[in-house]
Formats: sequence, structure tokens, C-alpha cells
Amino acid sequence: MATIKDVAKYADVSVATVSRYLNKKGYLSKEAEKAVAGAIKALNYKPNSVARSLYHKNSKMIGLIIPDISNPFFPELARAVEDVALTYGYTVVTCNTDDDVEKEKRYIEALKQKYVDGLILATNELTADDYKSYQLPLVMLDRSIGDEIPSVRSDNYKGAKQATQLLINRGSQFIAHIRGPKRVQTAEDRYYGFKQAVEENNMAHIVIESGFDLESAKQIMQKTLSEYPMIDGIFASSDVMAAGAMKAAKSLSLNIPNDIQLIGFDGIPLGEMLIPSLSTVAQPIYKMGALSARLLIKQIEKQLVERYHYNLETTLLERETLRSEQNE
Amino acid sequence: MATIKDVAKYADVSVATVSRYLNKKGYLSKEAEKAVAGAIKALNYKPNSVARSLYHKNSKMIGLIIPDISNPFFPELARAVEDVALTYGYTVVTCNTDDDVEKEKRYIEALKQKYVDGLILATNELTADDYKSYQLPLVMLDRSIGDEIPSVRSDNYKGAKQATQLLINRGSQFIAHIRGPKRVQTAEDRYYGFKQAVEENNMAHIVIESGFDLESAKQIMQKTLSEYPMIDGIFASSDVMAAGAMKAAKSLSLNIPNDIQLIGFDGIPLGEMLIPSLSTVAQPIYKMGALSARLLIKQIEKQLVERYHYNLETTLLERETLRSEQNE
DNA sequence: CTGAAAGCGCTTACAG
DNA sequence: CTGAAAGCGCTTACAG
Repeated sequence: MATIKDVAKYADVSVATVSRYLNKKGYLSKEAEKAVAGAIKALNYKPNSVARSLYHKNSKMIGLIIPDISNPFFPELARAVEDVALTYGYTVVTCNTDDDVEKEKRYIEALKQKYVDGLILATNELTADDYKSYQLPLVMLDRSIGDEIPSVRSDNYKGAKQATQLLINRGSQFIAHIRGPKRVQTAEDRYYGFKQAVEENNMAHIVIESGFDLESAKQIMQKTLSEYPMIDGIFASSDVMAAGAMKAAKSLSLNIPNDIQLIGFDGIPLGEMLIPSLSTVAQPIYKMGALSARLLIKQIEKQLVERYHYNLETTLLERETLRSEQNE
Repeated sequence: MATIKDVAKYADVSVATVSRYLNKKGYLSKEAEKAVAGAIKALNYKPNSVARSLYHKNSKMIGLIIPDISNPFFPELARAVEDVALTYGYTVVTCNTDDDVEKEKRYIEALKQKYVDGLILATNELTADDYKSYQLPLVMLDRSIGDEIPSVRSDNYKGAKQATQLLINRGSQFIAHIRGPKRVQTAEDRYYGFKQAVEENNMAHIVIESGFDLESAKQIMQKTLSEYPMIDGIFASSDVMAAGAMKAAKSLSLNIPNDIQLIGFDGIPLGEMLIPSLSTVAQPIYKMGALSARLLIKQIEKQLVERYHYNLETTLLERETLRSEQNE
């Protein structure tokens, strides 16, 4: 690979001149400009990013810290972050932490040693103080943690409340909420939205807790449906959990939506693939990813950040796991 | 952040000595060792990866080039690559090319400027010559391209043949194969496997082509099932396409597996979430990712690579879209 | 066993 | 408008 020295020699100027040309900084005579341009072309010269990094103490890389890319919520998010990053000339390094604090810390250390310019965090483990100690531009995705670190979330509370209300409007009389783990903020918010709606309507209900995976949701839902045959509506805290609930209902020969109406949360592609297709509270996943990337880059580039916290609207997607309006 | 100079000053030795300590190279007196260790601890010193990169012309980063992380085949692959990379101290940069040659080239250029150590390619666009011109350690994932570049694939031909044979054994009389685009090597291989099986059995069949997405598969399958009501078995070139076929059958009130048996390809988590759960030819996705990462790292570290080309076994997963053995 | 020096490929004050 | 020089934070021959 050609270096700036090779270009300078070829163009018969100094490396400083080549550098000025590259960065469009400082004065350059027309001749010098032409000579350098020619040399760059002739040698197929590309500036070395590592050398630039060393000088500038930046890397044009951002880190995306997520629990697990295999969880179907994250690929679209990751995709959005990458698309925006590419637009602004950044590269993204995705790190799967499996919700392991030590792993997360190690990853962040490694990234700092590489001069990453900033971090998007979609994990739940560290505290605001930990994060501040990194002295890096940051964005929290899907959670917030104090006022100082910008955050992008969707309105989990409101979406959950709407979903529950819809179940009620469509005639469910006894609603089960299968919620996610207590330590996960979004699971909490959704639970409170559910709670608000059932209480406002004085609705019979039950809340059960499960992991976010299909199998746990299926198991616990099977048990719950057997014990509480009066359940005729389910609000699941994620689409994958909803798929588990569908399996559970099927195994008990319960028909969806006739015997039980079902609504999930997230709006991942899976929902459409199910039969019946899954009604859900769709989060603007791509938008969340894109927005957090933009927020991060603004901070990195020291531009004005007008707003620090985003609570994005969700969309109710009525599909086949809900009875039609006529039945209201 | 502390630098090697700070450490040297603190320990009252030269930076060369600190460097020797860091790299466990060359002789070091016990005292020097102790002093340096103390200084590193006291200053919480971490070596700067960028400076190291500049000297060594490497980066401990590998690039993973895929069409689109949103395609459910890729997250698990990406996850495996990252897990193995982490083990060996590498960071992975995932790049989505959308099967766009220019985008792929730009990504690779950008990675080279950052001194990436090697590339895992799961894309279909460039030629062996393009790749060789990059002068980087390479592994082809899910395709192969000449003998010189190592490759990791699963045995698409054999898996497809087995799937088709299974459909036949279970009593299907007229089998449709919904295949992927011609330009995709895996789609071709699966098609040939299908072809071989139907020909060996003298089985009535039809082949239709579709994109790998749900919607195209559904549309074209709807049309095909209407035109060919005698179809009683479908082999889909991917699980997502199979989900589309399920939707199509459902829309025509056809029962799976009673009216039509169905088998997909890939073994992504989606298959289990469907109702009925999808029978499929499971690729060892995680293993493919892990193996390609190991192969790449071996090349990077100039270790002996015993084998260049891997054709991994698939596993037939019999689930609910196939009739039970009694019906054979 | 240890340090001074050169070099990896850039950028940017500084002097001219 | 342009070049020589110092510096970003490391590593490694080389000399002692």
C-alpha cells in the first residue's frame, strides 16, 4: 500500500502538502493540487485510518452494546445503527454481552483502547456512574438511566395500556399478562401499563412472570391456562413470548382468537409469519436504532443536541389474534 | 489515559523496558519487572491498541461481510463469529451489503484502511480475483469460490435430496419446490438435490422460483397451489419461504400436514415458533460461523490450516408439518 | 539486562 | 503557498 510519503515523492512536494490536500486545509497552489491529485490517482493511495486515529485520538468507530444479536429484537436495531453510521462515515462494532457485567466491561475497555468515538448501549447492567467513568459520548437505547445520558425508547407504558384496553374492548373478560423479568425496565413499564388498564376497567386479571424466550413462556402459559380456564385474553410482554403463548393455547386445544385473544409487544417480523398472524404493539425499531445513532454522532461531533430523551410512539397492529370489531 | 511514557517515568525505567514487560519479550530483571508491574497498576495503564496497530500493521479486528443482519439466518452466524473472535482476542466488524457490489467494495476498502486482519464473506457478489486483489486472509461462508479461498458450507445438495425423499416416503405424490434466485449458489445446490430425488423416484413435481422473503413466497405459492391443486408436498428452499407457503396454504384452507406436507431449509428459530412447527433441514449455523472464524484466525496467525473446504452435514428435523411414520 | 533512537503513517503548528 | 520538525503511543533492532 502506498503511503503519504510515496505520494509526496511522486508529486514532488512535501508530505505536509499532501496532507493539506487530503484534509482540504490551509492554502494550496493550483499546481501543487494537480500534482498531488495525479500522484494519488497513479498510486491508488488511500490514507491510513490507523495513523489518523493515533494522531486524532478517535477512530470513526462506534460501539453497539447489546445482550444478544440472536434475540430477534436486535437485528433490525443493529441494522438501523449501521445504516446511519455508514452515512456519516462511521463503522460500528457490535458486542454481545449476554447481560454479563464483566463481559460488558471488558468489551468497553477493549473499545476504548481502540479509541472508539462513542457507545450505544442497549443493555441493562451497568450504572450511570460506571458509564460516566468511561468519559465517552453515550446513548442509552431501550432504557434510560438518569437525565444526563441521552436515551431513546418507545412508550412502553402507553403501548401496553392500549393493548390491554383493546383486549377489553374486544370482549376479553379475564386477562393474563405474561411479563418479563423484574430487573428489565421495559418489562416493568409494560406491566404498569397493563395494570393501569385493568384497574381502570375493573377487569379480572392475573400476572405471571417469564423469561423472554419462547420455551419459558410456553411452559408457564400452559400451566397457567390449565389452572385458570377462564382466561380469555393474553397480553404478552414480547412477540416471542406471545408465540410461546400461542403454542400453549394450541397444546390445550384452545382456539385463538375465538377462545382467547392475544396481543404481543415489539412488532418483529416473526409476528406476521405466525398463523394466525400476531396482533402486537409495534415499536418503531428501525427508527429507534437510527435515532440513537444520530444522537450519538451529534455528540461525537460536538453538534447541538436539541433533545436528550426520546419516548417514541408505538403502533397498535391489529392482526388475526384479535376478534374483529363487530364483536365489540 | 496513561501512556507507556507515564508508566516508564513512574517505574523509573525506559519505555523500552515497559514494552518488554508488556510483550514478555527480551530479558527483564526481577526488580524492573516489579517496578513496571506496580506502575501499571498504580496508573491503571492499558496499552493503546491504535499505536500497536500502526506499528504491526494489524488491528486484531476481523470483518464479517453479510447481505443483511435482519435476515434471520445471519444473527446466529454473526453471534458464532463474534464468540470465537472474542476467545482469540479479536473484535468483529459486521457489514451489511444488501448484495450491492459497490457497497461491499467500499466496506472492504474502509476495513483495509483500518488494517483489518481478515474477512469472512457470506456474500455472493465479488469474484475470486476481486478477493485476491485485497491480499487479506479470507474465508467464504455459505458459498465457495475456487479452490484457493477456504470455505465453510453445509451440504445443501444432500440435505435437499433427503428432505425431498422424506416427503416422498411420507406419501406425497406431487411435490412443489419453491426455490431461491438462480444467482444464489445455495439455492442452486438445493434445487439440484431436489431434482435428483424426484427423478430417482419418478415423482411428479413442479419448480417455482421466488425471492427469499416471506411475502414473495406466499404470493407465488398461493398462485401455484390454486393452479395445481394436486400439490401435496412442498420443499421450500428456506424456512422463511416455508412460512410463506404455510400462509398460502392456510389462505386456501388447505391443511398442513394432512393436505400438504411441508419441509423447509435452514433450521432458524422461527421454525419452532410456527404452528404447526416446521419440519426442516437444519444447517449447523452456529458451527458454520464458529468454524469460519477459527479458519480465518488460523490463517491470520499463520498456523497450519489442515483443511480448506468444509461441507458440513445437515440434520433433518421432523416436526409437525410432516405426517407421522405410520402413514408411510 | 537496559536505554536511546528510529520508525509505523499521519497531522499540524511554526517559520519562512 | 510550502517544507522541516515534532508528536500521536507504541515496538524493536542495536549498542552497551
